[in-house]
Amino acid sequence: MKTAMTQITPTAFSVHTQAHDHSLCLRRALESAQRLCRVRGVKLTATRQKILEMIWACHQPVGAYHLLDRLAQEGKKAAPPTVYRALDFLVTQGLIHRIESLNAYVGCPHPETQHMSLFLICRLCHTVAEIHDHPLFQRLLDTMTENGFAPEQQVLEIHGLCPLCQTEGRDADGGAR
Amino acid sequence: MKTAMTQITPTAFSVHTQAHDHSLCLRRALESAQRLCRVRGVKLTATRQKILEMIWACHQPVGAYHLLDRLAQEGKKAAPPTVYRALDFLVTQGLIHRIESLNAYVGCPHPETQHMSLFLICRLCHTVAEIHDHPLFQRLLDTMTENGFAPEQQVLEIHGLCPLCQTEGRDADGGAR
DNA sequence: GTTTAAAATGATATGTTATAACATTTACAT
DNA sequence: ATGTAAATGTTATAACATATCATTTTAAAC
Repeated sequence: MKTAMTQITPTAFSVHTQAHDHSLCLRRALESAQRLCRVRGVKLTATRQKILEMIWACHQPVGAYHLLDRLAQEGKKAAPPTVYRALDFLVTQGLIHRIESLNAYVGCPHPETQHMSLFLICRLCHTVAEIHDHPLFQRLLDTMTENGFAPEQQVLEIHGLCPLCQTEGRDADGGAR
Repeated sequence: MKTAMTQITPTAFSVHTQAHDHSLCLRRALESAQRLCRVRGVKLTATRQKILEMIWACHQPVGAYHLLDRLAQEGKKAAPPTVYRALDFLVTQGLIHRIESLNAYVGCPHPETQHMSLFLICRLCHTVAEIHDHPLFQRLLDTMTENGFAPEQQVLEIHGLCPLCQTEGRDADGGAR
């Protein structure tokens, strides 16, 4: 059913279609983050790791002030700059992505290398899948370079209904998954 | 140089590559807007038209509070809701587009019909070109539907350097064009 | 031409997202 | 132990957006 060369990671479409062991997502993300930061000589401090964990609590994008509230609930009160600094660090290291059309952040399932991503965002359950269709991306880049534009950053975000929400006869947010 | 089936409008790549008579863009936009609103039975009121004109003053995206300031400068002081209402109207009628990654708005060069758009945004001169590569869009939609996702809204925004800014040896904003 | 209902606008307040600026603490190489 | 860079804390404010209710305008019905 899927395009031959499209690369699908366990956390891409599967988050929309299958029950999955999310504790595995979280563990993998934390281990990757720790390893990558060690290799790169940057510090995954307590605050940064805490915020990474909170973002990986689900596949829904999380806003900065939501993170602030959650920190406050746990007694770790902080000011906005604290959260934004951690978010900047995590984005810079490729550990999370910012979803521009939601002003919110999601975990990146493969932070080892920089990459172009297309995000599929469900209007109902808010789950985000990150996909990498390299031939499609190449086609996009070709279109731009053929016309003299030098791309640097891509914002590719599609809002719609995921497979599950299409069939569940819902008309409002069905909550977290 | 360009892909055979890519549709290029006078205000697409040309705003990045050629000097163009921008007063023509503005005139066309206003005439289209007036005609479309008449046909659709909606009102292009003075405020709405004024804001449409301010957005069409250039090919750079304009923020809501920038519009507010400009209104104030002309003595037409207004509160934020006034501007946001006009922007909502113009977006709904397809007369302008919102650039999600900039929280700003640009004029739509062909508001007659709804359409998917890819925006090319120059990091230096801030000029935005709107392009419509239908085969590419179809490929994108196919990828999603093949995987069970039902797209409803697309945010396709590429940041980079336009042809002119690539060759002008600049390292900061070169200003409006 | 007055009435009336809907649409548009005005006005006030507030909610939400993000950063500037400067002080303090921590990590760690020397 | 000390100097330096990185990280964090703190305060204030900038930038973007909407809820709510009052008032005015528009245009159709009578």
